[in-house]
Amino acid sequence: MISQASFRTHPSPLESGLHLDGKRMTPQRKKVLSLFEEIGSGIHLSAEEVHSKLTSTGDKVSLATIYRTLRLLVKMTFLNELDLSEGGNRFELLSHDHPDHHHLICIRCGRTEEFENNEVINAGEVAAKNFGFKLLESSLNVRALCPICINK
Amino acid sequence: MISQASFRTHPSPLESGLHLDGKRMTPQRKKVLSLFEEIGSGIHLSAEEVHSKLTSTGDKVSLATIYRTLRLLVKMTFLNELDLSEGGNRFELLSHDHPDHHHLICIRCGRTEEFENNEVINAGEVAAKNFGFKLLESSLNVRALCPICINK
DNA sequence: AGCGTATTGAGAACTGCTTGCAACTTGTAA
DNA sequence: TTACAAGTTGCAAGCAGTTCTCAATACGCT
Repeated sequence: MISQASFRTHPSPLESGLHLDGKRMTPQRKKVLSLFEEIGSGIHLSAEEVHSKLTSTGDKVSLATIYRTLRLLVKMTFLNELDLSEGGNRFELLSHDHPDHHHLICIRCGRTEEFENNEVINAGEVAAKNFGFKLLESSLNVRALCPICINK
Repeated sequence: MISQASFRTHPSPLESGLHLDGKRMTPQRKKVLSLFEEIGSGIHLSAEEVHSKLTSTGDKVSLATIYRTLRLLVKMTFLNELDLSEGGNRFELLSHDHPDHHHLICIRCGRTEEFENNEVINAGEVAAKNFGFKLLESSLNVRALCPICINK
């Protein structure tokens, strides 16, 4: 039998983060985070999409667990939650080297593009400071029509 | 009997806007818009809040009509729709002298403050142009903790 | 290995919002 | 004025996304 403990593997950031808090590493949690790591940062999935991507590869995870896990991963700052309205929130891998990024959304077909702009980030920081708020996250959502949808 | 037509009142912008499009002026529509005009621009209400404010003063309007009317008023650019997530969208009077404004929201107690920043607006315009999108609206939402909620 | 407790799965429940339809209004044209 | 077509309302049912309940299961500490 191969023992997990026979050679000490580095605990992943997810695992150690969980343990710090009395929480546990589970296959479900690992799978959800891996999925986001595989597709890379900058791509957003809805809870439903995460669920169907995982179950389509034979894994069995319940939708309720997906929701719970997504919430957890957001709180642990592994994921970023976007609310582009129109049918559910979306989640993406939070890459800590990029700062917040912003979204350009076609309200008709849902196509979204990302961009970054330091002045926007800065504006959020200044506003928070002026009102004595502690900034958590800022998101600029630009609602627009993409080239294809303009003529519909 | 006092006749409505005995002296010609100026049709309101709402009324003429409606008529341009074959739509009709109804007491419900008037009440919803008046409510927003009374409380002034910069204050956001959820559909539920609009409903309870109207019904609490004795008026009878169904929630479904509130939703339909809010959507209509947004399309007619009398109102602005904000999606600050966390339990429903909110609406506010759109004052056309202000351009888009941005929101600083306490995610714990819901307190929201507004601010304006032309660079943010500009960033949205530039991004839309770069991707060939037609800009409709941009909104910067800064999620934060207000001074009171920071220590909770 | 054993045990306390966190976590999962399944489905019911909830929330915010939309829709279908019959009854009712509005605006217009006679 | 009146009459009538078309827009609008209210109600209740429906829907999508998300959360909750609780019994069964699995982590991980000792």
